[in-house]
Amino acid sequence: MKEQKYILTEVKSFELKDIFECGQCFRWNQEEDGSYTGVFGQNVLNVKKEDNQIIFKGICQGDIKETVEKYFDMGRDYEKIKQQLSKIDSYMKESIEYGKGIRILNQDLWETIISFIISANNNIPRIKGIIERLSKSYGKEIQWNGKKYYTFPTPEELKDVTVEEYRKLGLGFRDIRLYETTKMILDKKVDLEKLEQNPNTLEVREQLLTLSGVGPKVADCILLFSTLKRFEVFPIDVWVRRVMNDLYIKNHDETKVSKKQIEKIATEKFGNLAGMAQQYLFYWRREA
DNA sequence: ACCCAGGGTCGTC
DNA sequence: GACGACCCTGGG
Repeated sequence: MKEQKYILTEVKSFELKDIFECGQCFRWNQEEDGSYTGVFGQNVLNVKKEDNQIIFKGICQGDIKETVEKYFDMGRDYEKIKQQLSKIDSYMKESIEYGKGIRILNQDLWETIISFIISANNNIPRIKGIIERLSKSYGKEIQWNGKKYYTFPTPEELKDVTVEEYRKLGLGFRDIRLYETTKMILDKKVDLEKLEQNPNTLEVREQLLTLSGVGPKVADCILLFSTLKRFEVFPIDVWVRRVMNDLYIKNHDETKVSKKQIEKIATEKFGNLAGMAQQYLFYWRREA
């Protein structure tokens, strides 16, 4: 396929580091010139920011403009979201100033499910390594600029992979979870197309929770970071627990506070933007 | 060498 | 609901 190019000018709320390193995705890597290259769907894209221009180029299955607008969530007014959240308190204001360029990507539902199953009790370098090996082993090769890239494997491409093979890729105890979840999705025990159509967040969440390896935290990440795009959920992990404890609960023994209590505070304070608030707080606490 | 933590989930009590 | 176990890797 041929290389395509697309340029956006004067975009607000768009910082490469904030987008790709806020923890929502695992397949974007920084290049020596500061740009980022990543694989999503059947596309390989490089994104570079120069002055007030954002330059996208790479191999795209369809039209690059449409692909970029959709994936980078260009239809949403992040300035407005930030304005609303900033009004809540000084903590939100500060965390938003830190992560002002965050956008929530429209990532493929299946890929997001598998990626966040892998993320359980794991660290980011290892998660990225596992996903790369998984893609290299079972995905399709795409060549660009003399380099080889690999698409994330489809459910069909993982159909005959054994638990042992997963273990060899370094998945650890998540091997069975991946195996079972892939099977459930192939058998339509959980129908991803129907999930995409269902407007009822609680119903979708319940469906996701039936998948092996998907608990409350992973389910909320899938709801927030995939094309499902539910901003009202509030994924609670160790970092968010920490930051909520420090800022809003002021409890020194972080393990004692229940999830319910944190959820209650999040809903009361952030409402239907809880997911965005979570991202700013998470990123701020982890990086700063 | 040893311990601990990492974007948790699952089975058991 | 609370607890421990779980694969593996890097850092102290």
